Amino acid sequence: MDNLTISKTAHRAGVGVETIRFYERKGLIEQPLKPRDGGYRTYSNEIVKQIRFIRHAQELGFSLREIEELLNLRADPRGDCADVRERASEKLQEVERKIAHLQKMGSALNKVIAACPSQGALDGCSIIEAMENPVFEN
Amino acid sequence: MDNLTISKTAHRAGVGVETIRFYERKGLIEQPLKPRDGGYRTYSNEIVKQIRFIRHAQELGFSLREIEELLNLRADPRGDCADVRERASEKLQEVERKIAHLQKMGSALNKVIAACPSQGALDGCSIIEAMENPVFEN
DNA sequence: CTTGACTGCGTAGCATGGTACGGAGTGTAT
DNA sequence: ATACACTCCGTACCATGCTACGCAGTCAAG
Repeated sequence: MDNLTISKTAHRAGVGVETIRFYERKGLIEQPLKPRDGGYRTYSNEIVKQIRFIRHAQELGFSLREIEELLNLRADPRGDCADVRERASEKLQEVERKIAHLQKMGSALNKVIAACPSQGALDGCSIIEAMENPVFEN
Repeated sequence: MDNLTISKTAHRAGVGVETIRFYERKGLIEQPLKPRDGGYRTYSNEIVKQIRFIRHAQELGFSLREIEELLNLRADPRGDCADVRERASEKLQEVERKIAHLQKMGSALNKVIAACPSQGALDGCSIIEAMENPVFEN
């Protein structure tokens, strides 16, 4: 269970081999040493867990750079829960800002679609017209 | 009003010079011919409008690739308004999918934040724990 | 007529998150 | 023992939207 090749590790973690190498290059996971007697590197189940951590954090909206910091916190015995919580709160705010932005886009789109005659030549197309003028009234 | 240098054009359109060159390279706007008697290219006010169109369409969520298609429709005398409307509707759906996705992330974040003791060592941190396990229950 | 600002052009770099490739070495099954 | 699969490693490439750089040519003001 603990002497995995990279492809078995990848399979267990649900990613591709190249993704693991990419995370190693990025410093998100540590590359196991090569055995001194030659041969292939062996991966532990800890690495599998760490890769899963990365993917779950991504699903929460964290970037790889941010995840690297989370991993450092996680690995730090003096790490404090409040630190992690703060990052999660900031991320939540960021997510909410993105939602608000998309909602603005959505309602602007709705508006131009509603005003569209839906057929005919373009010279009277309200959507084209709208894009010729500022989209958000300021 | 119609013999603009590239920097005046950029200023009027509210973008940088390099952005204009970038749009030219991408084929979003046509690069004016160089005068046969040498000197600088001159830009028309039409180009300024076109650049504004690009920026407004971006604000509606369209990518440059999609904007290129919109510009082609707009320039096509046989272009039909219904085409444009369809693209806007698709974009609206895409925006809505993104919102839904972000909302999922937001509520997952909310959940882990709420469960967090907010202080103390990490070994009991519910946020870290959450990321060690699948984020969205399937 | 010189100085300084701007243009033109090709090319390279940034951030993000991977994916792909080529060639040499290694491991394993038959 | 030989074929085939896999590893290792560096490097290059994908999309997206710009931004920057260097060097030569050009233009306008003083």
